Amino acid sequence: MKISTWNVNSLKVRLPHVLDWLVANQPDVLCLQETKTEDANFPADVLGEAGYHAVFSGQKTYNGVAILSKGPVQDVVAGIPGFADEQKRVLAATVDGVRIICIYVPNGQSVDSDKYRYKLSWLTALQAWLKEELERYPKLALLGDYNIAPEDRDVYDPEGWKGNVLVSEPERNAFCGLEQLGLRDSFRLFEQPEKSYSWWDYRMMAFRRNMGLRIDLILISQALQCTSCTIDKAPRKLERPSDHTPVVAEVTP
DNA sequence: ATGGCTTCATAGTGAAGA
Repeated sequence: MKISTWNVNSLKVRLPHVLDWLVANQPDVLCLQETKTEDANFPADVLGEAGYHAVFSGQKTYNGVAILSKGPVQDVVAGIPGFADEQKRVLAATVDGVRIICIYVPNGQSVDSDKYRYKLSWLTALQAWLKEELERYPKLALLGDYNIAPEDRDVYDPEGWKGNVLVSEPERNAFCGLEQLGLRDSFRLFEQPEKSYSWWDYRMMAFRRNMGLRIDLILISQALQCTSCTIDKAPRKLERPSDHTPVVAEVTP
């Protein structure tokens, strides 16, 4: 079972890239973040023509998550239960016996901002919910834009970024909390090229200079076997790309 | 250099992203 995640930074703008990528890669599941699309405008028809069911939880301008699946999806849940939040950042569904959870973790803006405090409380609520979710669904994959680079090797300039949002200690501790639930960063289960990243700033020719961060991740529960995880840089080279690339993992349900 | 691009909501700029 091929599962994948991609922060598309506007599904409306990136729909041609997404359709091409689905045709070329044929994932069983693709989780999307930053769709920036209200549910009424979600392009379910054209994705259906491409062979994918879609469930989605979106809003105007910001955020928005979706799960595309070749097979039927069950038990769809939007948001973190019990955590009141206007922002559409979480969508869960069961596909072929695997619990798929699509997340768009808050960016946090800067470590002294209200948005950073929101990010940390959001992560606390996520972890508490996942603990229960793992009991209900031992085979679970948590895919999305984590807005956390787990380690210094996931950062092109660790010294320059030290203490910054996306790499700060409280954020990394929150990430470790997810690992303590038994979730594993699938990318690090395998030998990988050095300086592997999933996001590059649009400015400063950051992609060409490989000034990136690895913040788009697929975490896998221990009951789920994982045989590969790769970052696909190809869509980042296209005209008008998303600033994020897809990440793909192969799991056996 | 707190910018540099890109998107969205707007109708000239501003917010937000990471």
